[in-house]
Order: sequence, then structure tokens, then C-alpha cells
Amino acid sequence: MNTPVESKSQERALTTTSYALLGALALREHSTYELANQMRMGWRYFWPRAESNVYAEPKRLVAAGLAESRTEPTGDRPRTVYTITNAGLAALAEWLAASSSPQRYESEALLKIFFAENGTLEDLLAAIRALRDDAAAQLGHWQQVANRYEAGEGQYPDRFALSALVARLLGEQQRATAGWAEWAEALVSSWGTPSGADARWGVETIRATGEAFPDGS
Amino acid sequence: MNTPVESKSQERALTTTSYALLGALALREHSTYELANQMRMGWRYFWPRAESNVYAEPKRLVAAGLAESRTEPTGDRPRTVYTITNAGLAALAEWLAASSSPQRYESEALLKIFFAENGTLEDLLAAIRALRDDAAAQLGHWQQVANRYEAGEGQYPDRFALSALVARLLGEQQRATAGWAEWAEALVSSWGTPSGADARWGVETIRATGEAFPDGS
DNA sequence: GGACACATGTAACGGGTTACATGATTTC
DNA sequence: GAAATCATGTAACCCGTTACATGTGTCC
Repeated sequence: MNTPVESKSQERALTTTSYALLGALALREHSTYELANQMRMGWRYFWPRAESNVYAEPKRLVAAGLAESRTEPTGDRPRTVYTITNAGLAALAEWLAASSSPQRYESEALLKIFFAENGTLEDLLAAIRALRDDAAAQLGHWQQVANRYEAGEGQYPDRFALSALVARLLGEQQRATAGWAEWAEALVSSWGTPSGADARWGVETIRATGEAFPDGS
Repeated sequence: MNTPVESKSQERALTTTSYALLGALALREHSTYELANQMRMGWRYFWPRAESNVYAEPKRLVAAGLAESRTEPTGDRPRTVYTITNAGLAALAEWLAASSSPQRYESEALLKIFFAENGTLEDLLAAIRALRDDAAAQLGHWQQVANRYEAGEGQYPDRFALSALVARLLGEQQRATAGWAEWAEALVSSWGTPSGADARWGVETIRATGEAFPDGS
């Protein structure tokens, strides 16, 4: 099946990243730098991409007729401002109605925990702490977002509910991670070797998912 | 700084995927198919890679002197079995002691929720349900792992504690996701439009991270 | 004896990455 | 006036992907 929205010269198919940009452009026109900023503040946490990609992608949107570009001079260096077209809005709506690729999670620290028996106990603890710090940083980010909106400084307050829905999910995930890390750090500290407890303990630990973490004492 | 473990002809630097394979080989020798299986059962959930990659990567390990390969004939088609070398074990330990790249989470469904105001309410609900189903599937996977070990059928029971540590974290994250999805589905169903509530509601929702989800009635 | 899952790869392409480059603006 | 940061890209490479190809047990 080929269902390209409407492109004459068979442009490359759009990626999910393309739609992220389209979503931002549906709000209002953006310069590429502003688009990169949008990613930094928002969708970086669930659709991370290198910034250079954010500079390259809109050109494809223009080539596909989904956006239009305009050049504004700023001193010497000009900047490019992008606007969404009607075809772009249609493509966006079509994408929203389609099914999504499954979630994907990558964590080098978690991989190290998984294979920790080849290293030291201290290595294992460091990986746990890295996870904890990561979680704390992200939780802090979402609280800051809430602060900004509480102070009436947030952009598009009328659509903030959607951001909050997403932020709540990511917050809950990171909260779970932080809680786990606290428990794991205390627990592993009591282990003599990076391999720790036995299989029976492992079964019970997995079974207990959703319950409070037991005290390590 | 260049700190290649010890390679003469300046091989390409190892990736995290290389170390995942090394970690598996540190357990015992594996054929490529068995390596792919290890990923499917375990580290796919925190370090997902295409299976073809698992077939290609060990060759680089051999080229770098971190593994050795042996060919065993099975009927006509031979299969390749890989063994870790001492240099490989050293590289693995070095990696475990190094710092980790930050976690990375991708979810097309979440991106759709973020930009849901350009689609229908039904699209938004579908994205929430996709997240819920994903979470349920992964929770089921970890319970199955626990079942297997409870029945005494798991591999390497002596090192299962590490797997359980990881499984518990991922389980908690997915449990948080499932809980969120249940709440979000009921909530959004009561919204008239995909944009829903106002900014004040959003601030309170983010602030409430960690507390129980309020009843939607 | 055909179908189907299990097993074992190869080839080619490209989206995304890292690294680089340079202009404007503020700060001290 | 120099240092740092904000702003705006380009270029090249490569890891990982998708797509393909084929062998081998086994079930009915």
C-alpha cells in the first residue's frame, strides 16, 4: 500500500521526527532555533533527537509541501522561519489517527547493572546512583514547568492540559525509578559481592512489583 | 585521550552494544542465535537492537581480540560459536567502571498525546490505550520470568538477583505507566475536546506526582 | 511431503549522530 | 575588549535498520 499524502516527485517518507516538527509548527510559525528549543523544553523527554536534526528536518517538510519557509535577516546571519501548510495539517491529523510504534527504552546504566558480576560492587552502586540522579533531574524539570505555568509564564496555557498529561506520566515513571534506586542502593550496599542474593529472593522481588519496597535493615 | 584496550590496527571503537554481547559471552560461550535469544529474553527491554546487529557485532569483537570464534557444522549450514578472551573480560570490567550515557526513552504514542489537539478525542484515547497495552505486555513478561525461576527452570540462578533488580525497576516503571493510563483514559473520556482542562488543572496534576490518582467521577 | 517455526546469516541504505564553523549578543 | 553564551547552520560518517535469502528440524 502506498498512501503518501500528496507528493508528486516521490519524496522520502516522513519519520516520526517529521511529525514532531509538524506538531510544533501547528501551534505557530517557528524559526529552527525555536524548534530546537521546543524539543529541549518538551518532547526531548519522549522523542529525543540531536539538535542538528531539528535544523535539517524542516527542509524535508518544505520539499514535501507540508511547510513553507521564509528568510528573515538578523544582522548578517539570516534565519529561516517555517510555517505549516494545509497539507501539513492534514498529514498531522492522519498521523495522529494511525497506530504507533512501541515504546523504546535505553539505559546503559541498567545494562551495567544487568552484567554487574563482572565488575566491582562500587561499579554497581555507581550505576544505581546514575539512574537515581537522572530521575531526580527529570523530576526537577517537570516541577519547573509547573512553576512556570503557575506563575502564568507558560506558553499556550489553553493546551497545557496535554503537556501535563504527558508530564505526569514521565514524572510517575521517574518517581518509580528514584524510589527503586533508593531501595536498591541500600540493599546492594549490604551485599558482599555484585551478585548478591539467590534466585528465590529474585522471584519474590519481581512478584512484589507495585508493593512498597521492604526495609533493607 | 585515546585509551583503546589493546588493539594494533586501530579498530573502530566499541559501542555499548559490543559490551552487551561481551557481558553475555562472559557467562559462557554462545552461538549468534543464542546471543539473539539472550537479547530477546533480557536486555531487549533496556538495550533494544535489531537481531541482525547481534549477528554482525561479534565479528568486531573478534577483530578487536576480545572474543574468539569457532565454527561448528550442523548438517550443511555451519554455525559460529563465540568465546570471550581475557582481553575481553578486561574490556568489560573497564566499561563497567566507566560512567554511563543518560537514559533515553522514545514513545511515539506519547508524542501523539502531546500534540493531540490536532486530532480527534478518539485518537487521543487510542494512544493512551497503546501505552497501557505496552505496559501490560512487559509486566507479563517479567512475571513469566519469575515463574520460570520459581519452577527452577531459569538459567544461572546464582546470578538471578541482578536480573531481578533490573526487572523490578522496569516492572515498577510499567506499573506506573499502567496506573497512569487507567486514570488518563477515564479522565480524557470525560473531556469534550482533545485539549481538555485548563492550566491550573495541569499544574496541580504535575504537582501531584507520586500521590494516588484522583477519581474521575 | 508441505507447512511452519526455528536457525543463520548478508546486503544496502539512510536517519541520526558527532564534530566543526561562525555570527550575534551580553556580561564583567 | 575578551569570554561566555546564544543562535544558526553544514558535512561526513556509521550504527543500526529493513529487507532479503536459505538451511533444517518437526509436526500432522
